[in-house]
Amino acid sequence: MEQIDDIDLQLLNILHDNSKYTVKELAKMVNLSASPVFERIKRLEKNGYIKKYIALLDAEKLNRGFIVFCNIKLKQHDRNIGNQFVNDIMKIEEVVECYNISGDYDFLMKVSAKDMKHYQDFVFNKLGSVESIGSTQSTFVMSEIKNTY
Amino acid sequence: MEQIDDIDLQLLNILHDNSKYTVKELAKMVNLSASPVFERIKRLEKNGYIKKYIALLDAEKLNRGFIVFCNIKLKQHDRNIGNQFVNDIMKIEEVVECYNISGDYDFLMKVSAKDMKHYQDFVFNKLGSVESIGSTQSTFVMSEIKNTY
DNA sequence: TAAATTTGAAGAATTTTATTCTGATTTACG
DNA sequence: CGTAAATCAGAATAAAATTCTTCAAATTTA
Repeated sequence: MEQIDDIDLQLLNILHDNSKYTVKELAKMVNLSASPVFERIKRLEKNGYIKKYIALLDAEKLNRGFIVFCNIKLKQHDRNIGNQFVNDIMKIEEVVECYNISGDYDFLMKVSAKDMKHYQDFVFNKLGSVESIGSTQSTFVMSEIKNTY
Repeated sequence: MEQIDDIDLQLLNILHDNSKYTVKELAKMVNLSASPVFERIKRLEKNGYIKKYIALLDAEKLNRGFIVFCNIKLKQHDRNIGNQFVNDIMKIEEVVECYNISGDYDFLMKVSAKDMKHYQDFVFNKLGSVESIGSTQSTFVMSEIKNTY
């Protein structure tokens, strides 16, 4: 696998924070001309250092500003139950992240809702119909302190 | 505040997943010509529905594929201790997210390290020098199931 | 109901940017 | 040193973004 140098790292850090700079602007930032910067970015994309480019949306404006971390225990720990859980969770739009974790619980999900009422509805109607779930425990986010994506 | 319609929502959903489509491509997807699509996107940016555009990087390739959720209890619950904690945490690069939460702990942090050794070093040397922290509890991510950003 | 106004779209024109290409320079290495 | 492979700068080209003008539909107003 190709190795990356300091300029590549600079470009990655810049693009990670703002992917809308033009190559000319980026070139000035790293003291190069446009063509090598363009080629470096293409190489970083090709080699998988850059996975994709996305727009970050305002959760509050889209009625999704109420964040809850929801811990899940499965009913049983066999592969079928696990696969079934993953399958079901993938379809639920309120679940924005999900991790298989160590500790007392099996999964940790980040859930994004409009408000407490919406979250309650999510727990009853969406999670409530996921058969593989044994128990849940909710931790509510009071404020976001840091998020570097 | 301006209201958004169905086409705006379509554009937001598309750009949230991939911000590199050209306006011509987007126009085809939503059955409009380029100029109204261009104007809609500018309006969505101006009105804050789109906060920014970023590149998603491969954590594994950048030696940051080891994810841990770290729960924090503060020593005391006064404003000074809280502000001090927030200040310190903002400077630590391994802390990629941090939330003020309900429940037994005060904060939940998502930490990104190279491996367990790096995480151990982070806990001892970085968290270890944050005076405001009373106690911590680590939950290790075994695998990422879903992440919609 | 009819006229006036506003809104939003299409398509052409223009500007800017991305992308390719060429030649020169540097670097790695025997 | 000398050669080959990388890497760069700068010009040329292609493609995209952005602006502008015109038109049609919807909405408001009289």
